Amino acid sequence: MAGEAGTRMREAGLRVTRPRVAVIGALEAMRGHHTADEVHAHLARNDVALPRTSVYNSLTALADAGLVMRADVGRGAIVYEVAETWHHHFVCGRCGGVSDVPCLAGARPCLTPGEDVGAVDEAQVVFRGTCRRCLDADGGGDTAHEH
Amino acid sequence: MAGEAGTRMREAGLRVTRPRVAVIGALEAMRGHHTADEVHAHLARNDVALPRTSVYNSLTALADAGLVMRADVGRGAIVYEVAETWHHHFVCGRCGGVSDVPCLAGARPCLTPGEDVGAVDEAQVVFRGTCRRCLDADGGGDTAHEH
DNA sequence: ACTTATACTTGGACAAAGTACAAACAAGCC
DNA sequence: GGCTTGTTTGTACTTTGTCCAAGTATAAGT
Ligand SMILES: [Mn+2]
Ligand SMILES: [Mn+2]
Ligand SMILES: [Zn+2]
Ligand SMILES: [Zn+2]
Repeated sequence: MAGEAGTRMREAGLRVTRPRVAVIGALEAMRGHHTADEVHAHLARNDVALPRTSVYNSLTALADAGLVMRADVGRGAIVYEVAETWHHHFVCGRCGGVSDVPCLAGARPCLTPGEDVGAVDEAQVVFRGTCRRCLDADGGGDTAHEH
Repeated sequence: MAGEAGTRMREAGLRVTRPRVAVIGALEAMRGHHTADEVHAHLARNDVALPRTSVYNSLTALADAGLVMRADVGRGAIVYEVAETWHHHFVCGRCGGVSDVPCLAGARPCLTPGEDVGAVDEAQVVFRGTCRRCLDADGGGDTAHEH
């Protein structure tokens, strides 16, 4: 189980290094969407001392190789997660929560532009609005909640 | 023509202020997709001295009011443009160029998530890949071009 | 196992992008 | 004109991410 990620790295042409194994392990342990610095903090909490730069390097390499999913949801920082299936995201403008939205098609890219713009690798959809919890909170109270 | 933008601001419940008029004027003059700092630089070049903060404030207000379009294409900074019709974007991973992609539907939101996530205001699609010019350049040379 | 090429890491400095805040200002309304 | 309140403005600051050069360790070759 520990070597399973290593195998996928090697298959992707990546060297299996301590930072990369630690980073992908952290993402698996945390579940959900996390920024580079959140991953860094999680590792620090668990006594894995990695330079901030190395976390950024690892996340970039892993995302480029397709081992983790990178999503820019416009929340400021890019969020990463372990890649199971290709999907999209919904961002709540009230509380900032990010939730998954199943992809309409199964393959990537799941949409194609009408015009010819070149070669399309992927199409990421970001839905924006107010999440169910914030809508419900509006009925009762007015306070924003934490996810 | 100068007061036209002012009217739309008032209609949107915004006060018509010098920074906002200058910023929307700059976006109209520049055409295309531009970052907050690019707008700031353009104004400075045209002897309109605005604090950087004010450009950020104005762009945020104008975008929230729907007078300009805000697009996070993951290029680092958010880009703004004068809003004519709702559309999506294609980003070239080679040269960083951003081009418009006509929206599939006409209205906003143009897509709906399968699941119930709450109230969806908009759905922005970001296509990523290699633009036609970079593809063509690949055949002849190897160098990246400017847009 | 020993050697080697080079991908990767590491630390530190740096740059870009955006936010916080409080005092001064001015747009809109009477 | 005078008032109220949304905005501006200057400054400082944070957050997010990149660059670089020297050291390290992975994987391949022998
Ligand atoms: Mn996700
Ligand atoms: Mn556009
Ligand atoms: Zn919410
Ligand atoms: Zn291009």
